[in-house]
Amino acid sequence: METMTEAANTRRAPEADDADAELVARLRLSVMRLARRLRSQADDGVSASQLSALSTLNRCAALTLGELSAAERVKPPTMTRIVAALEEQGLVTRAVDPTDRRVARIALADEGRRLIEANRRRKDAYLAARLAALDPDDRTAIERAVAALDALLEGPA
Amino acid sequence: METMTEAANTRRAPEADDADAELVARLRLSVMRLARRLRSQADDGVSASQLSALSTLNRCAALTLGELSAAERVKPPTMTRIVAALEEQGLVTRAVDPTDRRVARIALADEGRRLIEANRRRKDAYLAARLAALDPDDRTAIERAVAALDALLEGPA
DNA sequence: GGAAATAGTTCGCATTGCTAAGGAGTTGGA
DNA sequence: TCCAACTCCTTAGCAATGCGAACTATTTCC
Repeated sequence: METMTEAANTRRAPEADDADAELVARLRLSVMRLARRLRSQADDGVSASQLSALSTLNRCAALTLGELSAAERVKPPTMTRIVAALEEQGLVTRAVDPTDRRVARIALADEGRRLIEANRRRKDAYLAARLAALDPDDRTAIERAVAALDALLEGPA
Repeated sequence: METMTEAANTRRAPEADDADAELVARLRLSVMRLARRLRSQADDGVSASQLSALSTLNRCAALTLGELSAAERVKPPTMTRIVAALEEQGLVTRAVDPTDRRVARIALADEGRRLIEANRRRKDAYLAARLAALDPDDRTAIERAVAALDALLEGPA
């Protein structure tokens, strides 16, 4: 990742800064709205945060609670609660790490894997359908943007 | 990262659905994380929702409370609270519409305009700098994606 | 053995969004 | 004219989500 940030930024023409600010404002608006919608779509008994954690576990196999909270960019107390809810529903399992009994290893339970599968057909259908309905260029842009957004968040707080 | 998903997708082959589901999952993760970060960056005394509303007012001139809540995709009670907070800080003004005294016309106050300006330099600097540091292609992708995300949310609930 | 560090947890708080119910103003028809 | 239905907004109460501070349990280091 280029760290010539300031240089590039200050060298920009004045209207480029405005464009940046404008883009940031619109990005915030869109992201916040989409996040709201995603959060409000908890139909299965799993909330958006819970589902997000499940997805991450699905991608990354077993993680410690700390790793999971880092991956989701959430503080440990928050992840503790999310995992507790998931465990209560039998969607994940917890195991004390034998080599270091402080750490909790979280893994996707079969039930959780099943729920993710089901979600791919039910809940996400709404967004997936809309995604599919988009201009292919827009869709590609979103695909790329997802990676770009991740890069955006890569750094410090 | 370049999978040939778009071709497969327009055809809606079986594995395209999986790709959609995967994209949706990653989109959700990224969006939720970014939203969290945005929300946590309330340094001025204005929260992310409040700032978002201000930005919208800045773009759209005076709006009724209902229009504003529709624009932000938020229910009226929520917008009532946001506007109340903004008004208390002197960032927006409310006026009863003379032709229909039920409606509240919300407008950006000078103070609010000033805050948005200040924000372009201070608070958004973090995101703007990161945006500027991105690969130009990624940056373009984000620009396009913002529009695409809006389209995504255009429709019904 | 005991101090310091690390991983999670518990607790209390703030924010944010919603639904349900109510108040004020407007409109359309008997 | 008058009142019932509608619209716009507000109030009140609830639930989800995230955080920091303080605590426990465990490990590490001297």
